[in-house]
Amino acid sequence: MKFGPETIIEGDCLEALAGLPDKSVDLVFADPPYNLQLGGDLLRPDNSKVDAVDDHWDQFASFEAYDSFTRAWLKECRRVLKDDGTIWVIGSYHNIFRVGVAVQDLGFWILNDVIWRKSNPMPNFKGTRFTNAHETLIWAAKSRGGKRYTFNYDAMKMANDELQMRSDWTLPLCTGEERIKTAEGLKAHPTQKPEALLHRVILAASKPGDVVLDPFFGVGTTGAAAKRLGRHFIGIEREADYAALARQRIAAVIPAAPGELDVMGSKRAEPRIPFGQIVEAGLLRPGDKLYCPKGERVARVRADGSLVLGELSGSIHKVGAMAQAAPACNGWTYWHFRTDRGLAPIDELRAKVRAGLG
Amino acid sequence: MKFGPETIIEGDCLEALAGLPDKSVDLVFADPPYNLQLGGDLLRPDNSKVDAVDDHWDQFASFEAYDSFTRAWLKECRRVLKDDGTIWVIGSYHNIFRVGVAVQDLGFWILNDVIWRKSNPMPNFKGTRFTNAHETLIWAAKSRGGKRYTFNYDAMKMANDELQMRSDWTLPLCTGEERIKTAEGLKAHPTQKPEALLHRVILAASKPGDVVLDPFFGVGTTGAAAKRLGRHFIGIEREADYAALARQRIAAVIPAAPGELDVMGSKRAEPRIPFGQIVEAGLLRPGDKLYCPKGERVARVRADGSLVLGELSGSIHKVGAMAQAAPACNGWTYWHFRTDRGLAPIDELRAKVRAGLG
DNA sequence: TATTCAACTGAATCGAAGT
DNA sequence: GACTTCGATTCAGTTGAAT
Repeated sequence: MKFGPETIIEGDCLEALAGLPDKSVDLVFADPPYNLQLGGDLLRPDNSKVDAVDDHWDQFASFEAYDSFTRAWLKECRRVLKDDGTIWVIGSYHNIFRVGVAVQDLGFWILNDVIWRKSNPMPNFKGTRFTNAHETLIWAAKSRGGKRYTFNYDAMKMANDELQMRSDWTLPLCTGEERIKTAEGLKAHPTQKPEALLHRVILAASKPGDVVLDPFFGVGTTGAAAKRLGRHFIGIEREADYAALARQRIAAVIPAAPGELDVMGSKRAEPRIPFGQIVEAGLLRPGDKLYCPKGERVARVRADGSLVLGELSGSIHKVGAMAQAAPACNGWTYWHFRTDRGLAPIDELRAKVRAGLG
Repeated sequence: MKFGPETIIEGDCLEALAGLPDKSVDLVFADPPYNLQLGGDLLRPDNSKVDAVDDHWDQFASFEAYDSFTRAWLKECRRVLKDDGTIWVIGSYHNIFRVGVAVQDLGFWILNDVIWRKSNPMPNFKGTRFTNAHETLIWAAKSRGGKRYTFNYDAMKMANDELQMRSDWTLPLCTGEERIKTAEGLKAHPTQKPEALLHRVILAASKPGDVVLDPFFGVGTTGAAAKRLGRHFIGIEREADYAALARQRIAAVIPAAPGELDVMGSKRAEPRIPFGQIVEAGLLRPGDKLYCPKGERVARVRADGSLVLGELSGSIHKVGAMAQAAPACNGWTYWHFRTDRGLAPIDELRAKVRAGLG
């Protein structure tokens, strides 16, 4: 079976998953039923009625029934996930603990639990609990110590004002224009997620061209965000009404131009430059002095790109490590050369070579 | 067996719990082992070593072993909890899902999951995940639809600047002076919780004089916060060193004076004032007009404290509900009387009576 | 005295490619 | 699979000394 870049499968989640080949998707995002178990009607202080999630698809006979359904779809997701793929599942305290245990028991390796802090949650009208102001996402790799998963660390850091992205994300609910409406103008889906949430998930854990699978597609937020970000997607949805609205919605999405999809790349991915190449390029000469950050240790450059410091000699990394009696050292940031404006890390010289200025 | 207001039991958690009588504690706070499953040493970018949690008490052979331990102590906690008591358990993604499922399976009814957002978490040094910047607390009642549990809603609201307290709490780690040290000046416990966290938990979910049980007492943060807030406590701790430090620490705690323990009371707990009493007190007279919030509906007061609006008559609540065609109505906030400064809710008159000004 | 800076640290499932 | 090599990677808060 072959799937195009935009695939919506209308049908039962388990049956549709069974039709997907092993190790064929890069990222799974799942927003399963929460099994809410609500009581009677809830009225606001002004007597208006809260539009509760009472849909048939959220009804389960027992915790056992919910667990067995959860394990079934998670197991299939794990099968279709590539070895370097990851899965995200969102939930609330009603179901997320059961989901988390299933994730662990099936052999996934949890990477983070991420908190979606709602900036505008519904208050607790009765004053009986804390305002339920967040939902929880579980992010997991296919297995412990498996292949390296995709995590666009630097893109996330950039998106968070140059600070590491934390495990708590503050985002508003999906409201207003973004909320998909029926022909009658009513909200089409009771639990539509904000596209900003999916944007961050997809940006963090996939690359352009990757395949994103959403087994509970609803009105297609995952598809819309994936298309916008230049990813392919497969969405599975049982309710024909939701699927139709999703198709219509996604058709209107304009994907970002390829150039706009570039994100901050990891330094690990940049081409490797041996230190010797800095000497070959004439940016440093044999005999030149290199200094540690504070300047009290001095090493000399040799023609082959090795350093000498007293009795010690070896690569910039090894000599740096030995000089500090440390187990390891990044020589590029440890060693400095003398400039007009004081000491500067030799990493600046590497940047010149990479830029073709060497 | 009789326990004083400050009890520390040195010994195995399960054995000690077995010695406590049924339905004898009002609140349980539990900070169990997290079962971290860390890998090798972790070095910071400056090559210093992270002081990891590698204590023997955090080691479990398998998820099954952890689950069985978790269910055992949770079951005992449920037995010793009063019917109107609640339990709090704190954990991270390593264990909290397993704890949550055990809580649900044992018949507890989850009220909230609360996120402790750390303002100063340890970064992710390797750039491989999101900064793990939070922990999760589960708050649960003994059973669904059981006796009304203690929740000091108004005290929480007051503590949160007149806004409902949300399910995410931003608090710093336990550091500096607060961190308990050994005689050698080292940190005594690897995972000491901030007292501010316990302060909020105890203030939210117990009353002065209540008994708070902590089955994993450690260096006694729960005891210190409980004593400060005028609650009794029972702490269970296996490690003699921790217990000794806890005793010493708690001995130095000065409890708040009884008057300082008064918190914002619930309106529900205030003495009930029948509307007729407002008329009796002369704050309104028979025949006076009452208005709905926007003023377009007018009712008249009768001598017995009933209202008349056209064909309708009855209590302030019933007439208010019928006037709006609503199932219910709080007449105290719905009906307004005319004052120099415009319309004001009749709840202001009730406040006057309560204050003895009627 | 006010301000600056270096050093230290906290429940962490913490690398990847080549030989 | 074990081992080696290269080299990438940190934020908020506190403490205490130096300026």
